[in-house]
Amino acid sequence: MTKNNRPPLTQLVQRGELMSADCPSREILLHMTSRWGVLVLMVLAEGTQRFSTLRRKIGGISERMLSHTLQALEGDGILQRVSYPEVPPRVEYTLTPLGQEAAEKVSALADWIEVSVPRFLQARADRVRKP
Amino acid sequence: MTKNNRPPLTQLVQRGELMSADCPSREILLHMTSRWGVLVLMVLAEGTQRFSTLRRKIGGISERMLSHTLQALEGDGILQRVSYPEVPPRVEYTLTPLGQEAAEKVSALADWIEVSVPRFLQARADRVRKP
DNA sequence: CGGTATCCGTGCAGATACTG
DNA sequence: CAGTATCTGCACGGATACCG
Repeated sequence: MTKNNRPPLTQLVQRGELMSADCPSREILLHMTSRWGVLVLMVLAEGTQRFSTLRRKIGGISERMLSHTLQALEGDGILQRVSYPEVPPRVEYTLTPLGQEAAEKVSALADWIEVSVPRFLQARADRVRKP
Repeated sequence: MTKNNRPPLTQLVQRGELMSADCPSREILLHMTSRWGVLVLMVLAEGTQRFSTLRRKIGGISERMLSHTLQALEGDGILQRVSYPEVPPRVEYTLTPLGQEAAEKVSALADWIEVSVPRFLQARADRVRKP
């Protein structure tokens, strides 16, 4: 379309082989764009954080969902969990290099949506006025 | 982090006001990154398509989910539905300018994941070998 | 502090059948 | 051709309680 070089996905889309159930990319995309995954990525982009810090910065998330989200992202190699054998316990979460790239990509998408919200609302209003 | 200029979202994340339930951006992100939303965007990026064409190019999608996905994206102003009063019926779907931008952003994310799959798999393998 | 276990309600997605 | 209607299951997420 606006780009002259074909993106790899386009080829696969045309052959109906993109993002099939057997491809891990679907699962990774799911984790990265999940309700809390986006927020975890953006908060961790600020730097290493503890569990309770993450919980405080991400308003409204339960311990369960934070734990699950962190496990999913750790499983994808997006972040690293480091547990220190101390009392009281301390656990720190850090983005891997892969995770830092992931955070950039997700931020790019989320930022675009954020700044485009007025246009989305305008489009909605136009459809109401002249359907 | 790697960028020097603060993205708008970062500010909001720190104040816990990002992507709250009342913000339409969450819903738009959901539609754009949903299982079928991604594929619809990428197929429509090729140009205007009919319902049955979309169904054929996106392997495995049911009529119900294609219909629902198209309605959601139309509701966001991402695509336009044009119905021609003929027999047999003909309906065409076209990305709006907003939708074309959306498709580019989603492609950028999806392409990155796609080309990064080997690195994701490598990260997984490393954790298995040295947990 | 940093979690896990369990229960449970809601909503999304699939299958199937029918329609203008 | 281009959908809608209905049923249904099961995964996702919230609340609660408990543990190292």
